[in-house]
Amino acid sequence: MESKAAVNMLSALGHDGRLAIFRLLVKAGPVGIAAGDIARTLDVLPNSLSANLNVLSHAGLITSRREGRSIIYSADFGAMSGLLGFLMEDCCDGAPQICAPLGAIVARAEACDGTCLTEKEPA
Amino acid sequence: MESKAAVNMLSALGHDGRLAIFRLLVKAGPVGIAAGDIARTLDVLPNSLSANLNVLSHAGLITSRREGRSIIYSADFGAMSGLLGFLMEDCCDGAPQICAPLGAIVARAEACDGTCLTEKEPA
DNA sequence: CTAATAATTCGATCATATTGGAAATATGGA
DNA sequence: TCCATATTTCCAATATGATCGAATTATTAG
Repeated sequence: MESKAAVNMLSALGHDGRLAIFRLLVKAGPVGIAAGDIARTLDVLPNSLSANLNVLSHAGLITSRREGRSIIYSADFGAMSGLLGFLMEDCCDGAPQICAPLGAIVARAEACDGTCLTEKEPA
Repeated sequence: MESKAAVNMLSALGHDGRLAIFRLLVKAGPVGIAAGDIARTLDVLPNSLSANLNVLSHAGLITSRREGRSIIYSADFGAMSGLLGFLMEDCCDGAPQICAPLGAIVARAEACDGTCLTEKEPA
């Protein structure tokens, strides 16, 4: 990931409303959410939402697809992954042992691979 | 981590110069770098640097300590860790298997514990 | 074709952030 | 004390971003 791309993503996420949108989409997963539903859930004006979705989209953090009259937005997990990787890149250069705590964070994500799949299903 | 704190960190990092500063400090580790050295390394005006260091500091991403005439800045790895955790929080809610790729990122951080120490320089 | 719904684009105003020069503060040495 | 170094603060000009109402495009149904 290039620095410029990372800056775009970070500044896109560095906004109250956009971070809320993104986290909602991350939570929703690849299924995504229609713009109108996002607007209702977060209680924001449709034009403001549209502007913010555009910023997130332009930063590469989300994707969209039309489905009937609605436009469905989804988080781009690959981009998110790239951003996290960029942020901890070179973290070990000076003192590798500092990175250990960061591993715990990753462990939570890895846990999703097994734990969440089996225990999450609400039938 | 509260959403407001995350927004502050992300918007602080969503800036060309500040991201460069932060990554330099992450690379440097807990030893830190003096403000003047950062300015020389990144070739920025001391007052601009000072303003940006203040933003990063206020966001909780870096800490500082005086050492003689210099002020040494260091990345706050705990805060960084908290931010990464916040970003992937609830990621599994909709589709746990999506989180798997994120695990690879963490794996790199964990690898630092052993690998980086022994074969750091790629020549 | 017309009406209704979904979402975006336009345009103006307002607020906030960035920049760089100059001055001020803090520390260490002669 | 006086000077040099290191960093920060102050200030004004400029640029960028956010917000909201109103108009516009796209899609589906009648």
